Amino acid sequence: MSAPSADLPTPDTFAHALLAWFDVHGRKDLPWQRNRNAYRVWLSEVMLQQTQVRTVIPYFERFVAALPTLAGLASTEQDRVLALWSGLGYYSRARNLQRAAQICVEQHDGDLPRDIEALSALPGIGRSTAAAILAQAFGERHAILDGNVRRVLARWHGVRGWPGGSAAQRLLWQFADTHTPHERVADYTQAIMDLGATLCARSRPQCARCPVASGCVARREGLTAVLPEAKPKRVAPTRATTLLIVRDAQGRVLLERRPPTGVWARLWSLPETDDAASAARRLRDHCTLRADSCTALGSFVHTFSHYHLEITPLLFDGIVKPARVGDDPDHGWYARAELAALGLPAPVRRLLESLP
DNA sequence: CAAACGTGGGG
DNA sequence: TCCCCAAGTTT
Repeated sequence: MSAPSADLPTPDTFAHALLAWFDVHGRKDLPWQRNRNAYRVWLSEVMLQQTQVRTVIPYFERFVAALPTLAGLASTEQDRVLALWSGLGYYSRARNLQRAAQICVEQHDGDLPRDIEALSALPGIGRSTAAAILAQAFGERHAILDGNVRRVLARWHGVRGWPGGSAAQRLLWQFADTHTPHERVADYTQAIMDLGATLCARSRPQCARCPVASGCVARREGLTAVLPEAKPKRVAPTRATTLLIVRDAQGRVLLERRPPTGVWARLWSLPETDDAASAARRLRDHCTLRADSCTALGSFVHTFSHYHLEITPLLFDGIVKPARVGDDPDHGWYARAELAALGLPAPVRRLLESLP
């Protein structure tokens, strides 16, 4: 005999409708949904930060194949982690991921903490990622608020203003929590993201197929094209830089580890310079740059999210290494075949692979 | 709170 | 070609 309905918690019709839709149309066979464990869920959530599912899938598969456990991630070389992340972008995610793994080994018995506070204290795990991990891996009830959920809730509740603003954020987190059911939290969390990724897309939402269209404020008021409101735009400056391609007689290229802060931090890259003279000084233990062996390759513009970088590659060929080569861990000569194992920025990898 | 942090895809 | 921005976090 079930309890009287008056004693049951009020079912949230939003969650109920969404879960019914999820059972038919939701995504249930993504790589991190198979063999589900906290490590795989964590890795996927971090890779998916500001990155689309389609992009993440091959990186996720490669990463878990190489480093299938948290302990393995904690104990491997940072260069290996960066190499596995190479091309995915936002490389602080990779460095934070490994730091967090090491903290788990040292302070949490080798596992991710189940506590939301301890979890979100780990580097690279913020409020939403911590909630997603606990919901997906353990079925714990925590609200998430990523780009998909933000769009769905901004429309459904008719939240005006840019959803990234603090007032809208506070409201959206509150709505997100209110809708999160006490049962089937993992499925619900996946469901609302799937809705945002498919039907409630940024452009041309398919409201006719939406399971929660009847209660949607944006739908009712014709605001689906307006909400969520756009982020205030700012001008993206253009900067210029020169990258040196220094090759020895065997065609190996001199690479340099980038500084620990700034763009492409700690990745291997071509020596970057403002003027050739200072570059020659910086590299003098590894090679001698001769102006008469220099060829200017075609400049190109690499677009970052917040600025444009005009890159001018300068090719120095036939460089003979000096007899004395120090054990500089931040410089090295690499053959083409060795590039795959390096953490290289995407445009640098492209440039090196296109070299004659 | 604003800026920094990558890359690729879609309109 | 250009603009927007995607399963955000850190400083």
